[in-house]
Amino acid sequence: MKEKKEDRRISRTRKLMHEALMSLIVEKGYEAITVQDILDRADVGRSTFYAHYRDKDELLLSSFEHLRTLFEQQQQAIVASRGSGREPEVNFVLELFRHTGQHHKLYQAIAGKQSGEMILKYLHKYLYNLLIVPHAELVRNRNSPPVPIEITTHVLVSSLLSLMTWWLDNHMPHPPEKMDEIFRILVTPTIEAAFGRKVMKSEYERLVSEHPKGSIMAFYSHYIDGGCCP
Amino acid sequence: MKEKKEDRRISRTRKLMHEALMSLIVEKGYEAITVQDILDRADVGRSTFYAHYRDKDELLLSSFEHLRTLFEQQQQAIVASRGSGREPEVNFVLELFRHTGQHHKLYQAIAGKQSGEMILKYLHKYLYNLLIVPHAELVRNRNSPPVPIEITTHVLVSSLLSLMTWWLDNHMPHPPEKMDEIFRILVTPTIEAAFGRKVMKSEYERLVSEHPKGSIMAFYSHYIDGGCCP
DNA sequence: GTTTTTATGAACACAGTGTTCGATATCGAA
DNA sequence: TTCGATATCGAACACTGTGTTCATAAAAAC
Repeated sequence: MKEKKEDRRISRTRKLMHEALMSLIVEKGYEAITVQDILDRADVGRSTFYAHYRDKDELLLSSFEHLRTLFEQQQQAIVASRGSGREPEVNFVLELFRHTGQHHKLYQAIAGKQSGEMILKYLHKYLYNLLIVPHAELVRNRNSPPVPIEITTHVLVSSLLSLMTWWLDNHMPHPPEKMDEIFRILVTPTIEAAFGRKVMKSEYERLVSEHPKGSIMAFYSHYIDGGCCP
Repeated sequence: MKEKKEDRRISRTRKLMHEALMSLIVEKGYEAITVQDILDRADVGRSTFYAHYRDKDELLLSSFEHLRTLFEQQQQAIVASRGSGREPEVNFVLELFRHTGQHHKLYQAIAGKQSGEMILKYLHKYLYNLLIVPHAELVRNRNSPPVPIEITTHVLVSSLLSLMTWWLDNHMPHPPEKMDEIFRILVTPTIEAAFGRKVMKSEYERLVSEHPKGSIMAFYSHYIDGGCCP
């Protein structure tokens, strides 16, 4: 299970730099941070930093990757635990809000007011690729929907991220369950109108959790091509 | 009507710098631009730049202000021309898409993929303040709506901007009228669900165009306080 | 204990920022 | 046209941050 390969010094150094970056983002905002700031805060040598990351963007990105891995593992654990039973659906948005609540300091740094736009674009692309496959499924073998699914998905993801950042930037005044409910109130009628058909909650959840691998691959293809940040 | 006060040299220099900035944004993206780039492109002395603007943010902001003024004047002209008749409502979103189409090069630089996040935050705040007053009006003397109007407005503005940037970044494949229709399909059911009541299109438009002054004042108060960009 | 890997810190060239100031060119108005 | 006002110029300046190099020291792996 555990990867023993990694040198302790490497983990230690990276951990120090990540923690430094996170605390600095909360303090002064991502854009204003210099590599020098990170060096001072983490107390590591200049050359050490560049031995690990090309720039501060890459450092932040690897924090995001860590968070994404955590979330996906948690999702798979939930699916696995319920898989044998009769309720394979997972409330994706609720789980996302819960995960955000659990790691709100990290999310605040990554998706909050103080974060950079770079990482929000990645998040958008990630969620877009996660949802575009199920959405295509929803309108398969039907007349063309009132709104093209690319547009619907694009706007839907923006709404979710907008709600998420609002929640984080306003000190999370409501529990994840309430935020999930708000999202449903705002978005469910939109989905029906945009796809031109009724969509059962369970059907939607099933589609989203059925195709995670494919969507994640799609995400990675963009990620690797560097299609996200030109 | 015309302001004769301004020295020709000032207008000329500012125009040169604005054009330089716009073309550079389209070419390499806002974040990557340096003051030096602007100086070279506009063929203007270094000290001249700083005599006009504190930094490149302020230069971009003044482009945005120009665009906003144009839009508001156009809005007022439309209201005035129809004012005496029986149809005082103005389709705010449609006009916004039309204006964007007319000045798409400027909007592309300011709100497109290549622009900075700074200006998008301003745009968000501007539209938020433009809509929050009519939204408060819609739920006045009623039970508290299913979703707080702050959240609804926040998400609604994000959706509009998301749609707008999608349109610009995908080379405007549809006419403004179609984009307006798409926005209505996506957002009208959301508005009704979030406010907990039917909202007539004409009522909504009337409210938005009735309170422009107050909303703009609200916007300015934030703008002047610097509440937008810390 | 030896070998391999990693961290260090100082030095370096480089690019960009924002300011200053005297000289010059251009403007608007009389 | 002239003249006072003012905008631009350009070169110099100190400053901050970047990204690389390299010899040395420390720590891990074997």
